[in-house]
Amino acid sequence: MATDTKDRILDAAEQLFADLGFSTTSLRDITSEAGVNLASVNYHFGSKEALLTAVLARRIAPINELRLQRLDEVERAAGSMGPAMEDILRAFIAPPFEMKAACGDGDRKFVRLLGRVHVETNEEFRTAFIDQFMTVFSRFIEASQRVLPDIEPNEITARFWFIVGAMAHTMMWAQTAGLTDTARDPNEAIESLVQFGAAGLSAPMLQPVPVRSGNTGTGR
Amino acid sequence: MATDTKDRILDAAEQLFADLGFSTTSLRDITSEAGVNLASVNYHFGSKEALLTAVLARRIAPINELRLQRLDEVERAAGSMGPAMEDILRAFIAPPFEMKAACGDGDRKFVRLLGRVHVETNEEFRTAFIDQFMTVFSRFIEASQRVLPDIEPNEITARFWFIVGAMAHTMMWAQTAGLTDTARDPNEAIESLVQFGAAGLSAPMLQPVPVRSGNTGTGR
DNA sequence: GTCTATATGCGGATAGAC
DNA sequence: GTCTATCCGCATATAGAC
Repeated sequence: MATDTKDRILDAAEQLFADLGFSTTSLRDITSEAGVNLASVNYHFGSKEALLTAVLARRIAPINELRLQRLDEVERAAGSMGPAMEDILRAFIAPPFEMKAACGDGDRKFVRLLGRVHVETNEEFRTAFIDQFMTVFSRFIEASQRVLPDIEPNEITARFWFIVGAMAHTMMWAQTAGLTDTARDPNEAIESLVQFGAAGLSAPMLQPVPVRSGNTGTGR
Repeated sequence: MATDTKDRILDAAEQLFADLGFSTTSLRDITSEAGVNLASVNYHFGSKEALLTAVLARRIAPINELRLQRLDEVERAAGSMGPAMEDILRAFIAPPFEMKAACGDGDRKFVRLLGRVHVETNEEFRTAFIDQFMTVFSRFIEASQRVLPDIEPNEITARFWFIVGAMAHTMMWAQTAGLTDTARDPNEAIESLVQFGAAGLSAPMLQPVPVRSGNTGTGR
């Protein structure tokens, strides 16, 4: 547990935002959980929204840096023949799941907050978060396009977006009892996502088929 | 536009909950949008939470019924040789996207609310929603297991959960400019998800590999 | 059924003593 | 830097006239 006030607030806010969401969590919740005075939040951070930004910034920058660094490694190691789609995906997916190991004592609660952020549409979250995410996202789209030249670029973007959704959903619900295997090894979750995503991204393009019940036009 | 108070409230609440989220939207927002009196919400529904339940109930039951009905059709049409995975998935994915057509004048805003509900962890949402969803979910897992006997049951569940996440994410962001192709034909989105999901679900099982940067153990 | 007026509480934020 | 006390607005919900 952190010892100084600022970190105690950050830790408590991270946990509560992850569990309850941003607007549902009050500053009083946070300060009582952290064992600090109510006024200290505004003293140290200025506002509730600024606190959220600080909570996110503490974790997100390292994650995105790690993603880009791993992507570089993967591409360099593969040389001219190009990397495997699985390795590109692993560079994208693994870092947030590895937060705990990567950040020392980083609370794994943050993983759920990250899942939540991927899904919140509030203006506050967007400005604090989406911009830098899109930079990383674009880099991975480019890398995927080189590996999958037969898939239309728009389709790759759509499919990669599906993977982001699957990842966010997994992080959101990973610790909810009764819905998923809570005791599951994080590495297994990563590998499942990687295999699933690589197969989905590589699926051959089809001619559009009419969408109606009972349709069997896709064949198999 | 609905003419009587109760429906006007439901429509406005549906739209605002979808755009802003449940806790962020006030009853004042809803009544002023609906052009009705503030007190009428409590008169007709009893509380804000009960209003949310009513908003969800109006759409969810038909969607889940349609899903199960289509799954039955697909399995019956396929006979003893079993249906294609794509057709099972389409039975699951298409109904929420088709809300507008299926419910007459149903507001397509609900699709975003549905995406949000899949992701909200609040107690209110869960009790109102998760239970009946899990029933449908289980039915589709069973059908998938019959089609994919080589994939471990736990893995099928995990992968189908990925698809739910991809679907929810897509619905959430479908109308957000700048992130996805907003003008995209819903049928195309459905087909992309179906092809992506079928390929991902069918991916062969691999031996676990150590997860580290630069890992190329997946081969290709 | 619909309105006005209001009860009651919690929210974020701040002033000012220490 | 930390605390107490408080401002002030907005939230849900309800009482009671019409």
